[in-house]
Amino acid sequence: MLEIRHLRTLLALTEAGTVSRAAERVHLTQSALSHQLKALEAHYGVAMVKRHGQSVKLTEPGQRLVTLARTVMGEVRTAERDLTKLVGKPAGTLRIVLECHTCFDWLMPIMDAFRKHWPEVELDLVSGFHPNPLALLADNKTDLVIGSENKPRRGIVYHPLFRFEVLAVMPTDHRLKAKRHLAASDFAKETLITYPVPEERIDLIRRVLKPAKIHPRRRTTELTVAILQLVASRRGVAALPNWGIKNYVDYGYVIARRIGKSGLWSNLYGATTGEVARLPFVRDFLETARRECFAKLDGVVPVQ
Amino acid sequence: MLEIRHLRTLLALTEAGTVSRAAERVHLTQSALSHQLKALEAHYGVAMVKRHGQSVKLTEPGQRLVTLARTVMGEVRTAERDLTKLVGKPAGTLRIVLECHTCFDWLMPIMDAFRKHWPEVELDLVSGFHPNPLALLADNKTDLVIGSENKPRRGIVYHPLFRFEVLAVMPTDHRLKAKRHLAASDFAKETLITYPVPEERIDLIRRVLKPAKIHPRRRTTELTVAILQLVASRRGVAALPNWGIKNYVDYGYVIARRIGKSGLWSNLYGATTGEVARLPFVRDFLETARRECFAKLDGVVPVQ
DNA sequence: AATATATCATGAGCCGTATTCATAATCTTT
DNA sequence: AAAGATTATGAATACGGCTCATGATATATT
Repeated sequence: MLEIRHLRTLLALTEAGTVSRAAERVHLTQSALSHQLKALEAHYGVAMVKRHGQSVKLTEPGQRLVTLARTVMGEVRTAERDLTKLVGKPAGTLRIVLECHTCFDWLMPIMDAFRKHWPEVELDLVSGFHPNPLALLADNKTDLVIGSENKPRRGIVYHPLFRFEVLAVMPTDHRLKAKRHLAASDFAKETLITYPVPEERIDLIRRVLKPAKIHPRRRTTELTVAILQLVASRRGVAALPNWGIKNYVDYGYVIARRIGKSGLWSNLYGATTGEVARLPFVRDFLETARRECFAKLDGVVPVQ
Repeated sequence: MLEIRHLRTLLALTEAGTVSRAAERVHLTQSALSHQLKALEAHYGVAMVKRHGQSVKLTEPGQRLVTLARTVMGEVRTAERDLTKLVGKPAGTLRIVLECHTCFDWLMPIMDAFRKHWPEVELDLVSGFHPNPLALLADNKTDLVIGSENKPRRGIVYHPLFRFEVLAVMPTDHRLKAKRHLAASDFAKETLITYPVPEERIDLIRRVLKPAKIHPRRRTTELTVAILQLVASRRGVAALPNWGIKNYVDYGYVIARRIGKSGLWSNLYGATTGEVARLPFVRDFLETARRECFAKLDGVVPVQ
């Protein structure tokens, strides 16, 4: 018999593209989803998915159920919102810690949208630096940590947000402009312009330069626009998310190049405790964030 | 976590008015529903029902979930209809046996409505008489039996449709017109006008007259209008459902009186095998029937 | 009032079933 | 060809929903 859990699975499946990744999203095993799908198909007597080489595509009946899932989940979400309003609970709080500095750029509009739906929830953005943000969750010092870490820890659940590429940003007339993609060595003689955060928090350094034992000079500044301005005026190069710089590139203000042959990619997760993950407004926040980011940010893909 | 089964339960609850009767509808025990409700209330932190004396009323949050349930179940129904169309199964058949003769009157419009939704389903109304209609289900001679029996039998599930009152219909100038309600003895000297069916199939005889050892003369005819015409022209009295005669009474063509102090009531059920009950179009047919009857027929109440 | 007859609530235990685990099968990539 | 990644499947496990039995409470009946 059809249950909401099946709808959730199908939704995750369209978004993730494979059963395994869909399974992560709904916090189940790949096997569980496989069984669920089989049960669904047995019940309706149709194939819901058709494996298309590596990935899985939904059949027409599957699509139909996804449509159902979307409307149903939407209805459920608003109903649950109404419920918590009816309960008149003393208005929750949602304290957010950002590990990823650029995230400010997309988070602000999300927070505005969220505030309209949940005016009674107090939003609190903690932007100071913490050596170990995930520890704050367990200590109940914060409710949600947004970052790229997803190492399993007991009591913590990760909610995949999206995946994006980090590009090297250079002035339009840079000596490396001809290269299709940059290697670690290319950064050796450059000045790297970054946010004022520790090295381990900068993907380019942690995952590319440090392994290659390359330590370029660094210069820091707070705002993304300031970084771009410094780059444009040839004070150095930077590494920024594709969606954050698209406008500047399109406008010809700077140029962007891939880092490494297959690019430097980063996954974003929202991390919460299991308890917090159950709160309707938290689920709604995460859902809103995912939806809006996929809709508004260019070059954003599902978490892999 | 909210699942469709909870929504089904809440819907049944509003319609049935008590937990026990709601339980019958969803084919579970009263205890199961009680636990479900408790789980729901624990999850959302609100009471969903408030006991109001004998019966149970839904609280505002409960109402909100019922609204959700209605839309969701509606969406699910149409999605499942679309699915079976997509599957392109060789079009099912729905063979219906009517135990209750008057049911023709409300069944026709239902069948028309149903045909529009499920043009590929072949409808077949078997109106001949069968000594034991429920046996036809097990023999796969029919798919749905509509009648007032609901004695538990293995392999057969009953789907409550509605409850109505059987009234005594008399000419406007009948000698008993002054009585508020009639007793069994009042029928002793009357001619009873009925459909041409065995005595056991006539509620008035089986449940009122036979126990009182009263055997009035009988005269039979096929059509409801013919019965009413005979009554109006003083050839006898009849016992017919309240909703079937309302227009004739309002028009002053005949008069109607209650039978016994608290009236003679009849429950209608659709009976199917468990297997058939799972077919989407069968579920849709029963759901349509219930909905339409409650909307269109006067004096119809939920099954008790 | 007292009894009978409904109803719902609740805890214990069972049973069903969804999930996981382990492994085979299949397809892609290097 | 081998490695890697993905899905399918059967068996075992574990969780949770359901039933059963019973008590509590309210409403009708005498």
